[in-house]
Amino acid sequence: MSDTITLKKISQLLNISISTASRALKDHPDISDTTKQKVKELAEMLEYEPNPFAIQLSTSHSNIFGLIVPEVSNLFYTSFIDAVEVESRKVGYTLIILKTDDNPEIEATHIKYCKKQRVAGLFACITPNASNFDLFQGLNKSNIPVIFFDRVPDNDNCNRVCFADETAATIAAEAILKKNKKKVLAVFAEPNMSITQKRLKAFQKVFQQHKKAPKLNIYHTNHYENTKEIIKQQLQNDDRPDTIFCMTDIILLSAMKAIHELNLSVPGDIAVITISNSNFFPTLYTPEITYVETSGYKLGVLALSAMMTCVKEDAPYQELYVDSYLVEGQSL
Amino acid sequence: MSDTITLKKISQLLNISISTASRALKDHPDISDTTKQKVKELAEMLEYEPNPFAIQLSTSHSNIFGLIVPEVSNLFYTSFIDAVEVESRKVGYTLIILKTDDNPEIEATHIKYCKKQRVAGLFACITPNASNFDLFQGLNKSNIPVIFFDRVPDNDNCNRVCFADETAATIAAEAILKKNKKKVLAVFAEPNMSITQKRLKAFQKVFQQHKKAPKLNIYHTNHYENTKEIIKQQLQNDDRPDTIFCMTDIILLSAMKAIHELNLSVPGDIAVITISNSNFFPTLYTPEITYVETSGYKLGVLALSAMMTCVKEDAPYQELYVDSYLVEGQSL
DNA sequence: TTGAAAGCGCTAACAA
DNA sequence: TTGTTAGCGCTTTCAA
Repeated sequence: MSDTITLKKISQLLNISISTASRALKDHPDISDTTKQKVKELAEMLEYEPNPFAIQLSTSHSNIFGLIVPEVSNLFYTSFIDAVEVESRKVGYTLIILKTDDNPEIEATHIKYCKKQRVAGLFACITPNASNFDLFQGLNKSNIPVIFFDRVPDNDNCNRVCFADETAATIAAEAILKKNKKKVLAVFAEPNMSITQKRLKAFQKVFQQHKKAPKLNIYHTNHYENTKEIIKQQLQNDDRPDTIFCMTDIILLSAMKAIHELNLSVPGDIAVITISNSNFFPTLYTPEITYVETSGYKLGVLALSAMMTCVKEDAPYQELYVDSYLVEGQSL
Repeated sequence: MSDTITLKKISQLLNISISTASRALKDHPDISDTTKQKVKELAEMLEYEPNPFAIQLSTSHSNIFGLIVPEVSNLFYTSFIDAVEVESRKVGYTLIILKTDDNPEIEATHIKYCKKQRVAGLFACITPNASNFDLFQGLNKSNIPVIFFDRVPDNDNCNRVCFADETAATIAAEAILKKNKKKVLAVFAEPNMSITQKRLKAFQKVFQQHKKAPKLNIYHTNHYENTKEIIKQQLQNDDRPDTIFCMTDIILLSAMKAIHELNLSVPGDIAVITISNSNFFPTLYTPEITYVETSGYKLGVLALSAMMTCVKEDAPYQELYVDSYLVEGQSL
């Protein structure tokens, strides 16, 4: 392309060397002010844009972050992506987004891909049956920092940002206790995920420490349809629960569908509380659902700041938490 | 990095020249099968990964597409992104996703950024008050093809993929007519958007051409809360509609909220039909909502295929459409 | 304060 | 069938 402006062209026009031009453009102290001025002016005029590939090749340092995520059609992940994207651009990085569909094989492909692309860093939410921790660790060896978010490995030697899951579950449990309920149905996600375990444990603990705690029924679920049916069944018992706790938005959707199909009223027949990643789903219903918010956006901001410390210096492994808080609807 | 495997290293180990190694790896016909084998085996063993920056620098051809989108926390755009991402990877490209928040200034920044990054092509959904068409055209001059999607310029000299909006509205209207309804409330989005105008026109046309068409009330809306209130008011009339048509998912959500708050049953008290970008929202309710699907995913697939023809050859400007179809729930 | 030159890892025209 | 060479656009060390 004869129409691309390069350092070479600029230096020829100005009758100086390429390296001088290069230095001038980045305010190198060695260069005289007059030269700097000349170069900068011409560059401006010609709309010079440094070729990022050349920079990356010679510095062997890219300005691309990888982001591995289970899905992109999910408000939680999109708000996380949103945050990371915005914050990354602020510091001059761009994002490549890879989606796993929770398939460990696809995840493995993505990890390799990021390595191949020499990304400057990687954000990852691992698949539930993650067999790829070694691959992730391999990146660390290539000097590619990895920040795990949301679903993180159960392992100490890695960077993790997640919700204070104990807190979210604790807040929800305490909110329920305050209302003097008799029988609670608590629906959690897959039992083998660490997030589930933490939330479950914290939730149970609150109930155990309370003297007159309501009766507690716990269910685990992993499939949308299945969830609705389980809940429906529970709600049809003679001895049916008066309160339902949902660990996630998706579970909430199933629960509400079950409730509607049985024509139960909220909170009269059944009270509802959920942990949610945004106000979107809880406010979809009438009355609006009481929820503990765990914001994907905040998590994203935190993840990026963790990444930047990794990129800048040789930091020890970090474990960071985002707090959550109760938002009251009229469903409890 | 002494631990990065390069062509140079491979060739040294094998005592051949770099170019021979390079050719062997890409099955160049000039190279003997024995050499090819040797090189490939060693490359495999060493887990050689070609450096993409070097390739891009020497071929001056990147494998990155840019994607400019109003927001990422929106199921329509995410399913579009989803499709483009998956399809792109299949053909060896990656995506950089840029979000405008419908702000023309941010859009301008993004366009420049894509140019600077030398993307191989750009997908763009323009901001409503787009003043940046010239900037987009500038990319064409740099040999960067642009595919506009969803919200596209009113201009002939550009590539466009969008929905056959007339069709979607027509299908919905015809579905309503079939059911012999008496009074229809049709809720459309902002009247100044071209998509609204097209859908409205098509919708009305069907009603006008039908002899015994139901009475038709049309409303425009642009704010969530506002929408719910308008609908609620309509549904409380003595002469209340027996059918409600929603132009978008967001309108559907408001409508359903209104219906629930008034304790009306679907379709007994009020029948519901919507145009929707995915099955997500229509299936959230019981009974499931009948909808005309305009799939973001399909649009993405189409956009990528349009892009690939642009990338491969000097194609004339294309204008492509995705069809829509009726998905029957039990709400009509 | 500036320039020359080597090198990042790869491609491709040309030579052998 | 293979090797040599120049070059992509930039950074950076060393020398002037």
